[in-house]
Amino acid sequence: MAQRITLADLAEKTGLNISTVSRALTRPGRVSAETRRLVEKVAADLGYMGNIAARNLSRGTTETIMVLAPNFTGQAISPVFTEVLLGVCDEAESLGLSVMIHSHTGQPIPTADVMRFLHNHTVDGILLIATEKWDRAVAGHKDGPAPPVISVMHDLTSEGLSSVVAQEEEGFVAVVDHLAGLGHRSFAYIAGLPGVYHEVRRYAAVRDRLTALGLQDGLVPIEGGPFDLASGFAAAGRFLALDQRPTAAICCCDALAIGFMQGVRQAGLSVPDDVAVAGYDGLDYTAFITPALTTAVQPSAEIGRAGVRMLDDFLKGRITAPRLVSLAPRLAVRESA
Amino acid sequence: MAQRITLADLAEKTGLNISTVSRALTRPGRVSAETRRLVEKVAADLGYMGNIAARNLSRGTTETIMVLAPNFTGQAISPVFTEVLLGVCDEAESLGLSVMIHSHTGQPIPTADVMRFLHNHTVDGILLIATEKWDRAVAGHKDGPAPPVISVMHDLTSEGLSSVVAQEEEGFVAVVDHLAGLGHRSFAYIAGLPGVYHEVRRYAAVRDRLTALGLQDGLVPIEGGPFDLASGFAAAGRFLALDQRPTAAICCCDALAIGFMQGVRQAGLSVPDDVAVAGYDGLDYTAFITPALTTAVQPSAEIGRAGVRMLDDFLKGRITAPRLVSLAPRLAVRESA
DNA sequence: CTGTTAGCGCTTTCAA
DNA sequence: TTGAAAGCGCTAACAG
Repeated sequence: MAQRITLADLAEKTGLNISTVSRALTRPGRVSAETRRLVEKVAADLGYMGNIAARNLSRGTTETIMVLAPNFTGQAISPVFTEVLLGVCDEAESLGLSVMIHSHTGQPIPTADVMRFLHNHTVDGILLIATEKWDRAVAGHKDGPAPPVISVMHDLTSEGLSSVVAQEEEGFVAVVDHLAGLGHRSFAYIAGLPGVYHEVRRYAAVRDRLTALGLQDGLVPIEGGPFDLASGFAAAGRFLALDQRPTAAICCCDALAIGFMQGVRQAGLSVPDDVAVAGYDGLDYTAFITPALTTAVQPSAEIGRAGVRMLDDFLKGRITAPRLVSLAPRLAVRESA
Repeated sequence: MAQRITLADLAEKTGLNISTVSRALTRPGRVSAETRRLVEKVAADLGYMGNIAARNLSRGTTETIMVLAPNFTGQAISPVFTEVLLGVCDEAESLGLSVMIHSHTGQPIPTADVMRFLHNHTVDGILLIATEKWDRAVAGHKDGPAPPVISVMHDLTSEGLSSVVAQEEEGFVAVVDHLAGLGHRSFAYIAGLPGVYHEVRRYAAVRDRLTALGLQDGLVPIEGGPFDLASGFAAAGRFLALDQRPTAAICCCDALAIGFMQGVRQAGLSVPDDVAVAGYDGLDYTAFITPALTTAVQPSAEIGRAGVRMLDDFLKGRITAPRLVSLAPRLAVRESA
């Protein structure tokens, strides 16, 4: 699309200097009321729209942030990510920021790759979604101030990156307490991808809580896999093969839980009578399956919003030291447990 | 993030002219091998990364496309959108395009708002997702060539906009034929939002096919609502209140189908014995609910990819006349019907 | 193959 | 309050 009307055109048409026109449009308070009106009228008449690229170059800013997610491409996308994205777009719009979205195949994302988007002025700041690693040495802030990069759904404050996360531990504590309160004494734990941040922390939370309740002997970890339905389904097979099956199953995430339920029910077990099942995430459709899934609901959209707000605070220089924001999930007790 | 290394720095360091350095980096074939190596080495040493904003301004291009979706913010997001987005990001990356994402509250999106992103050089082209309207007069291509805007999931070729869509009619024909083949003679149609493109076309497809089969008298339209779970659940109430309930329910989309199933099963009906249920979309989790949903699976990611390819063709001038690409869904027969 | 020279369109001192 | 002028960093003719 050819762009024709420039500030120069407006300057010519109004007989004003180009810099005056620019001022009239960007800080109306710094020109006379008359000038402002004139410029605005002519701009409207000519359909002036400006050139963002030129403004970006001149100002050295882009008013754009990037959402950078690993593995976004080429595999089933997590609905959690979608919800976070929704919050991000929402908040960005209200702050006047544009959002660019980029996926990186493979986890972790090299820090240098992330920094490049900042250095080459593609965007002003970056939101890392569930990214496993950050190398502050590579990013060049061993001691200095952190770059405008925020980690979302993953606590990277140990590497100096501000983060906003869900209080996953509390979510799993609530799940364990609920199941224990129901009288369960043996618990399968359907694991996510081995070694991955969320898997490690969630398992630890379950184990620690069971230990605190003196129920640690009842814990039976079961291999799951990627955070998807198929892995949960496969885990059900392992569960069914157990000599002594636990009466409850705590799943690392909702997708695993749904796949798992499908698997055990297909084998003739009843949920929750033969095995109670609980998940974590709070995907909206978990309320509309049969049986409805008991799960800890994360405030995913709010996490996205908070991330954008924090990033904006960084960009505007309102904050400079890394900080951690963590939002509480809420247990939704439904039919499955 | 301050950027320090510029082409001027490289020019100084190498003793070459800045334009030679630029050339060495952007069209290595047009400089001597020696020069190229020298420049590359110095660039690497200094950690040169370029300035995208400057390049954009100079080239008059952004190498960025925008995904513009209505109602993306503030309501439950459609998993279909997510899948399309996945395809978009995938294809864009392989074409070297960045993708910006933007939501517009309210449908339809005014054509002028869309055009502004092009005129002000925010992006080079736009992918409209399921947008209801386009006004070629406002866009300024009553007769001339169309702007680099592609409509996805919504046929807007009548307004001169290239579009890529699913063959929804064929999907619903397959659903109807399948149910009829099962012996059903009475069909509830659970509607989407009244008047909306997808709702109108899908209902028409169902009605026409039933008519072709001489089964039109068995069609009972039931009010649904927005394309979400809750609306389907509510529709189940209306279905249950019917004097004579059809033996099959064709739902305008999967979300409605799942909510509907939940509703009728909660009332004690069995699916598919008391009522067979079929959806449309092919959301991945429909295979993992109980009973697994029979549905027409759209190639959503592929639709996103095709949209990006088409947009790229426009941008590169490979095509100029509007065209329509439509991809066939495939019926997934599962337990619910 | 390389250097010179204009810009791209806007912002922003610095004077007037 | 307005104008003049100098860039932002890169690209792209056009010469040489």
